[in-house]
Amino acid sequence: MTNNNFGEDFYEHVYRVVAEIPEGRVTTYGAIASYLGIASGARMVGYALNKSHKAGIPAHRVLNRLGQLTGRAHFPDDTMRERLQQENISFTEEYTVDIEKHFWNPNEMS
DNA sequence: CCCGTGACTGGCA
DNA sequence: ATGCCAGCCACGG
Repeated sequence: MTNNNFGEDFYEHVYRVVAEIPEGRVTTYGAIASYLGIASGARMVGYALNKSHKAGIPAHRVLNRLGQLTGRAHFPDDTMRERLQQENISFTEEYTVDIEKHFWNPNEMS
């Protein structure tokens, strides 16, 4: 166990939120952290996703606040970029998507 | 137990 | 506008 108030539940919550991101939409580490009540826990979200490789969630839809695919190194080859392009998400740079255009806020969860 | 590391971020130079 | 820096906090060595 850890000395925080979240423990393993925190990761579960992260996975649940990520699983709700609609196709063709993206969100950020910070947005998820904020939604879970930990404004400064963006890094923890990233850490959770790193450990989520077998959770079967669309982790490729989580980017940093600038829309950069900072987690691409954790996917095989260009899997992260390829999946996003397959969802018709537009890029402004080779590894940067139009975050403004596709941003999905966790609070909009249906 | 201390220290470095990181899928981050906001603020300041 | 661009870039650097200091907080951030769980984890592993």
